[in-house]
Amino acid sequence: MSCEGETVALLRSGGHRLTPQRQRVASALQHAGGHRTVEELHALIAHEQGAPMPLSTVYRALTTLKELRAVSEIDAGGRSAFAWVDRSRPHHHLVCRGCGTERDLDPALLQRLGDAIRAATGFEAFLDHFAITGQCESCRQGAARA
Amino acid sequence: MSCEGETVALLRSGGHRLTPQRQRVASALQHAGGHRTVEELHALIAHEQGAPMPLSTVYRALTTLKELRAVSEIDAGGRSAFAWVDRSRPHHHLVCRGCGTERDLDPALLQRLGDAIRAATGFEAFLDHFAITGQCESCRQGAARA
DNA sequence: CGTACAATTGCGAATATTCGCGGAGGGAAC
DNA sequence: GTTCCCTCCGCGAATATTCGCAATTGTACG
Ligand SMILES: [Mn+2]
Ligand SMILES: [Mn+2]
Ligand SMILES: [Zn+2]
Ligand SMILES: [Zn+2]
Repeated sequence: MSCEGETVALLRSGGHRLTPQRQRVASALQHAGGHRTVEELHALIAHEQGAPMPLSTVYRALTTLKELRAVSEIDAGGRSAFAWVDRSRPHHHLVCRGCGTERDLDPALLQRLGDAIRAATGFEAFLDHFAITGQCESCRQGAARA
Repeated sequence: MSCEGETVALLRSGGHRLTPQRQRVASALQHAGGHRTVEELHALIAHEQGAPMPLSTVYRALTTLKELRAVSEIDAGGRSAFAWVDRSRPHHHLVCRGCGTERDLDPALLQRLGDAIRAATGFEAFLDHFAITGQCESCRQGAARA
């Protein structure tokens, strides 16, 4: 994956320094894909060759990358996880509180929300990657019967 | 405020036990209003007369009340806070990542999103109380100039 | 290329949150 | 009202996350 350039440009544009720690965290998350916990990223980085990195540095790198919208933090049910943000391809999750099943949500629906918010208030909502909790259809029917 | 009845009914309906700890946490949050941290609720409860309550019990009571949708957890910028949920009067926040200012969002916009999700997927999204981050109009203009 | 300075890291400690376990007590059944 | 069972609580320990500070190191400048 040729993603180093993207990370470099993002950090520079935000006025942040380009450090190997930030690059390694960004690279680990980009290459691992999906939703990753801090622990997972830390382990992935430890398995590489190179200096070990303390957990606190992973946390700090993720905080910086979140500020730049390069990374999103999501709370899908259990604990929080991080994902690399592809702004050109937003995606979102519907998580059922009853059975825990998860399905994706058409990003156009959230884009419409963002457009409505901007039209009504001038505020630009960052809707890159969301997890919306609720009740799936089958759990709802089960609850209605009871 | 006459809110004990509501809490009692909610706990009973969820098949949970009605304990004084849960009632005290619920009452503290209802009477304090707004967004409250665990620490704040713990302090409010400690200032009452009655047995002191360990912090872990406050956490557990809040977890239970969240499952029942009596309480919502929100992450408005800094750390997480809890609020009592009034399902008949949902409200949401727009938080600017640039300047930190916060304004309310017309709940009708999120209700439309919920309707669209239900129509498209059958999933009922719980959209009682959200904090959406982004960039306010003035910060956006400042960033565009730079 | 060498210097200067502020941003960032590593480390350990502080804080925040969750867990495991034995005992207490809510509530259903007589 | 009494009994019994299973959920829940109090406690302390484990885990997760943040913070303070001295040492390091990107980066702008000459
Ligand atoms: Mn995702
Ligand atoms: Mn609110
Ligand atoms: Zn379900
Ligand atoms: Zn702003």
